[in-house]
Amino acid sequence: MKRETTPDTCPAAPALRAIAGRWKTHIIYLLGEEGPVRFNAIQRRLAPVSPKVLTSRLRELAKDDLVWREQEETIPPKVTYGLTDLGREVHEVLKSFDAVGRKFDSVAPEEKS
Amino acid sequence: MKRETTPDTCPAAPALRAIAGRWKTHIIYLLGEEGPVRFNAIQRRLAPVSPKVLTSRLRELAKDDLVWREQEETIPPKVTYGLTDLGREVHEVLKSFDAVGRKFDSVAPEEKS
DNA sequence: CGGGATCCGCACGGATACTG
DNA sequence: CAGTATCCGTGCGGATCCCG
Repeated sequence: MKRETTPDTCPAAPALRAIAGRWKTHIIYLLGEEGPVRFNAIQRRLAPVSPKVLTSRLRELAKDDLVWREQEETIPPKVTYGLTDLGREVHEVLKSFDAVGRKFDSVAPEEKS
Repeated sequence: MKRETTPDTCPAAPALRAIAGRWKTHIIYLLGEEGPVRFNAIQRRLAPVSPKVLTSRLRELAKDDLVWREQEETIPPKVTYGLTDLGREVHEVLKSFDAVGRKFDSVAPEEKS
């Protein structure tokens, strides 16, 4: 098995890897700000994410115990996702990124030739 | 050009993308904890990162104004990297991830059959 | 010493179509 | 409604060698 052998320089690395990627932070934010949300609602809010990718990310977040999944086997089915306690913690920390985050919008402006 | 059209659900997304990847957070941590460091020192501390990758990440961080680069055109050359003010801010926020970060070490335990 | 050049593998992400 | 299945493009990260 490909051990990552990542240096211990940054203790936050595992947590950051767990929320890395194009959609995960948006998912956490959405669930954190608006409480439990159903699959289709998430997909619409995070458009243009594809169902495959969204499912994949939600499963990963669930595996890392950041979100929970509640399924009603009705017809039509109804699946709801929400933040766990750990997920809520992450959401809080994420919010502390907002202030510094805004400063990035003005940086790295396309170098056009 | 492939516009990202990412939803505005998570304001922290740009900042997080700027520090995403396997090495960037480690770089920020290293520079933040130990002040300006020379290239070779960084590479040794973050082993087994390759020089190409390290250079690439450092350049990206510099472009995003998280680190600065100081080059002395001596022989042998001497290049030193350090955190900018913005980089230091990010380092601080990163540290707030440590507490919650530790909880991830115990999660996602190998599914062994 | 601090890179650049080149080649490569893989995981993430995307598009489209189909299903219980 | 909430996914799966399939195919594919791209970019990150890695390995190795070479250069000013």
